[in-house]
Amino acid sequence: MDEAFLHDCLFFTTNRLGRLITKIAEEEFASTGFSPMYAYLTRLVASSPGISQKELAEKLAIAPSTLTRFVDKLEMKQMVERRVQGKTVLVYPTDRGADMVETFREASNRLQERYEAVLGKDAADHLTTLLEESSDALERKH
Amino acid sequence: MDEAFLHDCLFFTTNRLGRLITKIAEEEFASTGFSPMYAYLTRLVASSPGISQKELAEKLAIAPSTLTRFVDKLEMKQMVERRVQGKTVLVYPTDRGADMVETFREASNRLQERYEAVLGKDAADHLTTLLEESSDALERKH
DNA sequence: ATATTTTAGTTGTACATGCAACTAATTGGC
DNA sequence: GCCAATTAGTTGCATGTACAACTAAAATAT
Repeated sequence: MDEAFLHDCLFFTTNRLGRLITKIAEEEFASTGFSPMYAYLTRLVASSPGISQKELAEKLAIAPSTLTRFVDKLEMKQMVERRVQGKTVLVYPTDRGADMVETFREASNRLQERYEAVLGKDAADHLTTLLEESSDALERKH
Repeated sequence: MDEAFLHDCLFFTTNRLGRLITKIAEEEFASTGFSPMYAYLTRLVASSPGISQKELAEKLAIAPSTLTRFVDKLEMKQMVERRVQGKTVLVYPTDRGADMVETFREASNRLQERYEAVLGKDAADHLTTLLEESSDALERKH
């Protein structure tokens, strides 16, 4: 059958891997009680207390509306706090949020070990670098 | 700020590129009236009339439930037809579906040209191959 | 100083996607 | 031949994600 068009398409192959690795990531983060993106958001906030939502959305490469809802949820679970400052919203970690950072780091490490065990460390690094560079290029040259 | 953990994480970098390229793909397919995944599903059905939903889900690397809903929508728009055969469902292209295949192929080509213009043809090919191989490896060694 | 434009954030809505639980059909063991 | 186990598909629900339209604040132009 003619299905080469799928395997040759960057849209398809990227999202296929995205679905696979998201599943693995969710497994490794399950014990933390948070999804990987929430964990990463918490880590960003903890490492830059008072960071604005705009910056967070940029760093996480998600739409502002998506970020609003993520922060809503983390605030409800008392992981972060909002402080409105004019038209911007500054986000701070709570004690609970700060306490979780180490747990999240451990889950990240387990995730990394897990895919490196399958792909090999060098191949995984190489792929990650290429993905990062490609995203940067596509964002720049829109 | 300490944000290396994002750029070093295959989960994050893959999904970031996924979001970017999905947006571009949706732009290029917009004129067809269908999202890229629906177009690809139609192409698979047209190139294998009578293919089962199970096979379609496998080839598209999506969950069976997701495929059910995609086929629902394509059937409503009279792009494909279901024929139940025992416990399996065979999917056939309608005339309209078959007629759209060329339009979808053109959109795929525009998409490919567009990201190759930014990334370079060789780099895009290389990345696509790596993504494909990595997905295969992760699926096998789960 | 006021009016216009830009910027940050939120909310409503839509869609892709998956999991768990379910139904129905087939297969395999005895 | 019947019962158990497997398989294919569907449905209900939850979640991540985006866009468009909106509000409110800040910056800019006149």
